[in-house]
Amino acid sequence: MVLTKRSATVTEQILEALQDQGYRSTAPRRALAAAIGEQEHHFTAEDLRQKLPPQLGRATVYRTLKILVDAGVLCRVLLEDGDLHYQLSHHGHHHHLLCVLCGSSQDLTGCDIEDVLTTTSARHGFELSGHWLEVYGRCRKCIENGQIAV
Amino acid sequence: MVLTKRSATVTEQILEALQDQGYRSTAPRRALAAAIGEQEHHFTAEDLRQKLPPQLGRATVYRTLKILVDAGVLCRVLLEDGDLHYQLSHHGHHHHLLCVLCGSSQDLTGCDIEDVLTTTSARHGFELSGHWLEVYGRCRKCIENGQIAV
DNA sequence: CCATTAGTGAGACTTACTATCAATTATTAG
DNA sequence: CTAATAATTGATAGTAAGTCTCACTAATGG
Repeated sequence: MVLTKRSATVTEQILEALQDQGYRSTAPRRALAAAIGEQEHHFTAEDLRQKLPPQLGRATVYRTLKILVDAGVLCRVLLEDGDLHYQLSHHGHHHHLLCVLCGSSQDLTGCDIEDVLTTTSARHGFELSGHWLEVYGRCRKCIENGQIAV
Repeated sequence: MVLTKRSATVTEQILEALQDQGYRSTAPRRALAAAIGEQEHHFTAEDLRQKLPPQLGRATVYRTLKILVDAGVLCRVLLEDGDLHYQLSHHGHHHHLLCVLCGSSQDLTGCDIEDVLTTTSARHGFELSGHWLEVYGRCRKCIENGQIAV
């Protein structure tokens, strides 16, 4: 399931996705959806908790994140240092260009990676069923600002 | 640094790599090298600990693994479920074809992924500095044995 | 074989997440 | 509307995988 334009804000879209999956609308989930809507880039579960009332339990945050990933609303992002973050998923299967300077991420589109992989795998007698790809580098804005690598 | 054929066994090659980097030859490291040599597939730090005398400290295992990864003797493998494993590294930069049935892994060679990525990233105004790719599927042997997905 | 310095290991700590379960709350049938 | 029901919650404990500290030990070089 992918976010649609039926609802105006990200928050509303998330809540709608939950309803579509048969989940109840609860105060914690509304708070979570709002907090996710406020995130500019990818975020961790703990990033969200900091924006939420402290009595909202840790388990609820993790449970809801899992639901949203399964629903395709969020996707997981593996940072270069091995940290696992979350971010909104705008497409079905896709990859990320992660800027190592500003931390922003863009979706990698127009990429025929899958074809290349399928062909190459086949040469190894391997039948491909999935893959995980993250790409790291410097985004246009950081290049223009003349940021140099750390 | 990549394993060479100078030494006969994997264990010897690991010890040699450590020496080349100026590390001392110690009993714990020899035990670790032997344990790694016994591994058939990719393994975790805890897999190794089970093969080692219990008084060999946890910290030593993790420290040594880190050294070996930095030295290029081992590489890290991300399993489909998010688990991080280690395995011997036979080439410089490369990727893995991981069989989701038997757990074996092959190196993906003859792959022009880097070129495709560089080109596609450039179209997004993105300057590529690195990437992480893991490929999951069924290996030749499992296909021939008629194993079906779990 | 002695001094130097790298390396070790016990254990406390951290981080990120999962499990448990009684209490609570949203939904639905009537 | 209300009660029954079933999903959801959150406090807390537990787990997994690793890091940190630091007094102690051992490898190496001269």
